[in-house]
Amino acid sequence: MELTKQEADRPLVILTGPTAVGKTALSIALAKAINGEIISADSMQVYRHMDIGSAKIKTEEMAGVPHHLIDVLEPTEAFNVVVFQKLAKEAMKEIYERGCIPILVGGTGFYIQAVLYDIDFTENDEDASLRSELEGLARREGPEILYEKLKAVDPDACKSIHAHNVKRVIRALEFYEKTGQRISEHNEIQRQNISPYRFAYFVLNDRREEIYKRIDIRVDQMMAAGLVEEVRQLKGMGCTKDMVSMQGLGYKEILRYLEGELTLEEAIYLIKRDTRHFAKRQLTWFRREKDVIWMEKGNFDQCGQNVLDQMQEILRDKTIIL
RNA sequence: AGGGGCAUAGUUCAAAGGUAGAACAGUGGUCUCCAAAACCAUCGAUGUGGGUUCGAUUCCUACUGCCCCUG
Repeated sequence: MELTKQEADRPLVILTGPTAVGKTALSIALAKAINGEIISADSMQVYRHMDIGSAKIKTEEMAGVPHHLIDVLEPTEAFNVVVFQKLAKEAMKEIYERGCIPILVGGTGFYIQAVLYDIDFTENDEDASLRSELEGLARREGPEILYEKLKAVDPDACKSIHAHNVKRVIRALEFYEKTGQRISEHNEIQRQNISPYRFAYFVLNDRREEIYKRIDIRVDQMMAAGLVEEVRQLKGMGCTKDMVSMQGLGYKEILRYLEGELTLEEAIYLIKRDTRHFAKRQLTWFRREKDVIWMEKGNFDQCGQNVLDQMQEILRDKTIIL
């Protein structure tokens, strides 16, 4: 999808950070300050009926700020970067037409990357039969066999993909099968992408210890707010563990509890643990991403400077706002 | 207070008179269509003081701490 000259260099603000760091609250203040509209970059908040476990913002908390990509899919529907990218770009188009600034808010770094650098995912397979076929093969004969296949067609890809990482080995094979091109080459080209936007990529961060504490508290709050009941209803609607939506933190564990695989106590332990792991992975991702602006929460408390003021100053410097 | 038991990594558990293993946690990383996913790597321990021994963390002993029983 080519951008016209006019579309290029449009303003884009990104606000991300590890889970439970406090993105949502800040995003509202930011949106109000700069006349922005929020696009959720979150793989779980897109789903309806998944409010508690996804820590979805409540309508009253939105305080009138328009939000996009929240509650747009049923939990039985699949969601992935490609869909996200498409929906996000549509939302951005509308926002620009209204003369507003889109603010991408959410913790899924991959999704942010897809939009920010307008990564090309063309190749468009609706058909996942090859994928499931390869999955079956890996299950029956082990992951090494796929890796050997990949070595034959795209040895460069093998250098960066570990043989045990079945998902990515399969994707590389699938890409080659469907396009005749090596994914290692395709990725190399995509990696050169320069963002078509005039952007500011804020990563809100805090002391690790502090983040972990907030995660624990938040999970306890989710339990108190009725997460078990929420998942029970989803289960009643026909949601099963193989669905993308049910792989969400809090959902997969509670589902296992409802299936009798775990005690509630074990499920809660796992949610907290997995959420910590997730926060850590998010941070790893952002560290590697270039052009990010780290906003350390602790620093602001000390010098008394407001995070929001600091962000606006940066946005002015970048002429994203006047 | 008396009797008994146990002290090994942050936690749960192994092992051994001669380089103390694992799981989980923790930490670092990979990632370009399942990404709240998948995967990789890595740090880290024998409670303290004596004794026996070529050599002890292992055997003996005192201390400290914890647990159980009796009162």
